[in-house]
Amino acid sequence: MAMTSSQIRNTFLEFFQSKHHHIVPSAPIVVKDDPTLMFTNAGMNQFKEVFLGNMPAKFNRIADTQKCLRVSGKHNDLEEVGYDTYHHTMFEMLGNWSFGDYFKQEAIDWAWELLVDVLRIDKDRLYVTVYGGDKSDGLERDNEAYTYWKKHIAEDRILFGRKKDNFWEMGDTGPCGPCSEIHADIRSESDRKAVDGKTLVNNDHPLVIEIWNLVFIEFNRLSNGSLTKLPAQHVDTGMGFERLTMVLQGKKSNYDTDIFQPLIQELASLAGLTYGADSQKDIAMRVIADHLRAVAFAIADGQIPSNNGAGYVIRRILRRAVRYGYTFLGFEEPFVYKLLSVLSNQMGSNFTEIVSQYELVSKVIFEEENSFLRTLSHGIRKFEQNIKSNPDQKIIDGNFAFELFDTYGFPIDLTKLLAKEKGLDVDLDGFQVKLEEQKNRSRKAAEVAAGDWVIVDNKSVKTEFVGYEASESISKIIRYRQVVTKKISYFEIVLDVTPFYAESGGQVGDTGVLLDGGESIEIFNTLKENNLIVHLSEKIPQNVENEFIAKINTSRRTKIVTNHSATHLMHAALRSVLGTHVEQKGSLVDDERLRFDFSHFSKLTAEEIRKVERLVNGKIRENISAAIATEVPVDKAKEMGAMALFGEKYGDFVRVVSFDPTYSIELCGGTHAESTGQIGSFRIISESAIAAGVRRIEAVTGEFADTFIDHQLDQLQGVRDLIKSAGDVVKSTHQLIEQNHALQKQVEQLLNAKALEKANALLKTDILLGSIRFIETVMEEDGEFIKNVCGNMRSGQSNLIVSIGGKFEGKISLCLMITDDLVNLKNMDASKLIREAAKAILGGGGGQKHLATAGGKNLDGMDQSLEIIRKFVISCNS
RNA sequence: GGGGAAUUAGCUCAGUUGGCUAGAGCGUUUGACUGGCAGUCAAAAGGUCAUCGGUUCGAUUCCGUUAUUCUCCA
Repeated sequence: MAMTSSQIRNTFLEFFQSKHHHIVPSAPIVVKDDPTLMFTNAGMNQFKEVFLGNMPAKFNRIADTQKCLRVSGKHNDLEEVGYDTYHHTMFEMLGNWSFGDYFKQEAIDWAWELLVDVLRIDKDRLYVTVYGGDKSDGLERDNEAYTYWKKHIAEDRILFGRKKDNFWEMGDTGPCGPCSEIHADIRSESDRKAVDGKTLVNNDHPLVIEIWNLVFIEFNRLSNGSLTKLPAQHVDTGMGFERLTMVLQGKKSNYDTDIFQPLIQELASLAGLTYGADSQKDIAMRVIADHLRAVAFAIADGQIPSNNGAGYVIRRILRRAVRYGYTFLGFEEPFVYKLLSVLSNQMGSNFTEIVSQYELVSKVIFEEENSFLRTLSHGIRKFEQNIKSNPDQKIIDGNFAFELFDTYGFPIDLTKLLAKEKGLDVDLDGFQVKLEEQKNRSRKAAEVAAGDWVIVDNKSVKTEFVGYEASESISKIIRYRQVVTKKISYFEIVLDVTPFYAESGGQVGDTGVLLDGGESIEIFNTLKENNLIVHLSEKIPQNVENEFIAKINTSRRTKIVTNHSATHLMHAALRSVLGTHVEQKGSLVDDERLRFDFSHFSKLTAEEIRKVERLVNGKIRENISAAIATEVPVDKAKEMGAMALFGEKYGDFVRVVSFDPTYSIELCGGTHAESTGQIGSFRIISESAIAAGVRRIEAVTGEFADTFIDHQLDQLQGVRDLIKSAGDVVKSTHQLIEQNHALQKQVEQLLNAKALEKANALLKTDILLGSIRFIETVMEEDGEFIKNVCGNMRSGQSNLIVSIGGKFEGKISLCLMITDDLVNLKNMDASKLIREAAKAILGGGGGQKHLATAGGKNLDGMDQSLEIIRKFVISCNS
C-alpha cells in the first residue's frame, strides 16, 4: 500500500524535525513588499532576506513545505500546463535549509537517507548530478559534493552537469552557488534495459525526472559578473512534492496521484465524462484541476483577480481553465468553483486558509467565471459580425484576430476554432506581429535600470528604525545606488538609523529631508525592498560619508498617523456592525484619506455606514490611548485576540496595536496616534464593490472630514436657496424633477399638436404649379418646428411639394418635403435641391430624398432660396 | 505603468459615407381568451443616446474632456 500524499508530506517534515530542524509554516503564495516578484516561486523566497544578508536567520536549520506559483520563466509557461504529466502552476516545494550551519556533507547524507532508507525508493532508479565547473567563472568542478555522493551511490550514476543545470543563481546578481540534483528513473523495466537511464537525465524525459535540488550557496555575484565568496555558507534545497508523490505512488504522471485525482474525478463526473477516454478532454481536465489549485490558494491569500499585476496573472489562469472547460468539456455555465469543496477537503488540514476563506474564494471564482463567459459571448458575436461583413474572405485578418484578443479578451485559440468551423484560416503571423508590437511598447514603458550598490559603510547591515518615537535622527549612509526608469532617475539611499517609515501594511512611506550643514536633500518617498528601508531622492549628498540629520515631514506624518489609527477603529466598527466575517483585504493610508478593502457580500446600507461612522466617532471622543506592545510572541498575540491578516507574513515576534483591548486589537507595524482624540473626526466618503465579495470604503479624518462636511453643507444650502425650501429638500427636489419631466412632455405634445394643426391648415393652401401641388410659406419658427410641420404633411399625401422658410433668433432655416410618389416616379431629391437653395442663405443642408433641411445666417437670402425651389418645381413640368 | 475599446429603455443589445418623430428581444402594466395557473393574442408605459465642451444648418453618429467599466501587454 503506497503512502498517501499527506503521509509523504508529514514524513518529510518529521524526518527533518528529527535532524533538529525547526518546522515553519508555508509563506503566503502572494508576495508583498518585493517589486521583483509577484508570487512565491520557490521554497527559498521567504528566506531571501537572510541570504542577502539583510536579516539574521532566526534558526540555523529550517524545513517546510511551501506553496509556490509559476506561470512563466525558463522552466515553465502557462500555455504548456496540462499537456504533459508534470508541469504545474501551483505546486508544493518541500525544503530544508541551513543558514551558516551544516553544508554539503549533511545535506547530501540526509537527502539520501530520507529517499532511500525512509521512503524506500529503489536506489537503482536514482541518479545524481554534480556541478562540473565553468571556465568563465573560474570555478572547478564540485569535487567536495562528488566525494560525499560516492559514499552512497555508484560512481557511474554521478553525472557532471553544466552551469545551466548545476549552478543556481537567485537573479542576475546576488547569492549563488553550485547545486546537486537527484533524479529518479521511473520507466518500465524493459525501457530501462533498452536505454541507459543516465543518458536521459536532464533531457526533458517525462519519466526520468529531477526530484530534489540541493543548492550550496557560497558565492555572491556582482553586476559586473564576477563572483566573491560569501562569509557564511548556506544550504537551500527544494523537492517537488507532486513529483515525489508520483514516484512513491508508482504513477507515471503527477496527475495520477491522489493530489490531483479527486479533483479530476469530480470534474469528470460534473462533465459526464470519463478521465482517460479522450486525450484532448484529459488535457482539459488536467488544466482545470491544476489551475483551480493555483487560483484558490492565491485568492485565499488575499489576491483578488484584477486587470493588472498579480491579480491579472490570477485572472489569466482562471480564464484558461474556463476556456478549456468551455471548448472541450462542454461547460457553458460556471463550473470551476464547484471543485473547491474537493480541494478544501483534501488540503484544508495542512493549509487552513483554504477552509476559513472558503466562501470568499468560491464567490470570487464564480463571479470571475461569469464575467469571462460574458466576454466570450461578446467575442463570438464580434467574430460572427466580421464573417458576415466579409463573406468572401478565406483567411481571418491577423489585425482583426488581434483586436478580438486585445480589446475584447477573446483568446486566439478560440478564434482559430471558430474559423475552422467555418472552413477558414487565421493569419497567425499577422497576429503575432501585432502582439510583439504591443509587448515592446509595454516593455519600453516599464524599463528600469538599477545600478550596483555603492557601499559607504559596511559596519552595519540592518537599518535601525526609530520612527515610532522620533521624527529625526543622526544618521549615516550605509549604501546607495542609482535607478533609472524611462521617466525619472533617482537614488536609493540606505541609512544606519532612520525615522522614515517605509511604505508597508498600506501605510505610505514618509517624505522629508537629509540635512548636512547647508545642504538639504529632499526624500520624496520611502520604500521597503527585501526588508531594507530605502529612501528615494533625486540627488545624492556631496559628502556621502558625513553624518546627516534625517528629518521627516512631521505635519504630513501626523495626518497619516491619524488616518492609520482611524483605519483600525473602522475595521473594528465594521466587524461589530456587519459581523466577524469582515476581514481586511487591502488598505491604503496616506495623508489625505484612508482606503479599506474588506470581505463582505452586500452593499452597505446608508444606516450601516452611519452606524460605523457613529461608532468610530464615539471611540474618537472617548480619547482612548494607544497601547502598543512590541516583541510579543505571535501565539500570545493571537491569544489576546489580535486580528491577523490572511496572506500576510508574520515573524515569531510581532507588534500589537490596540485601542481599548476589548474593542480594537491588531497586529500592525505602522505608526499610530497617541490617542484616538487626535483623529478629530471621521467620515466615510464612498463605499463601492471592487470584486465579488469584496467592498471598498474610502474615508477622511480631521480637517479633511471637516472640509468634506462643509462642502456637503454648502451644496445643500445652495440647493435650499435655489428651491427656496426650508423643509424637506429631497421631497421638493423630487417634485421639481417630476414636474420638469411632465412639462417637457407637455411642451413636446403641444408643439406636435401645433405643428399638426399648422400642417393641416397649410394643406388647404396648395396651388398647382403645372401638374404638381405646391405649398410655399414663411413662418417665425425654428428649424425643428418647420421640419415637424413638413413631416406631418407627408403621410397620406401625394404629388405634393412643400417648401417652408423659417426665421428664428437671427437664423434662417429651410425645409423641403417631397412626397414619396414624386421621389420614386420623377426621381426627385429634396436633399440635392435644398443644398442648391441653401447657397443663397450662405449655409448648408441635406437630408433624405423626401425630407431635407438647411440652415444659414444670411437673412436676406431666404426669398432667393425659396425662389430657387419654386423655379425647380416649375421646371419639372416642362 | 503603456496600449485598445465600451457607455443607447428595468435587463441584453441593434442603430455607417452626420439627416426617418431612436429600434428589437426579454421584463413591467393593462385588456382579451381560460374555472384557476401556465400560455397565446393585442395594446401601453418606459430614453438627458454616460458627462461637459467643440465642429456643423443639423451630432446617438465626427473630434476633445471627465467619469465608470471591459480588455491586452509589462
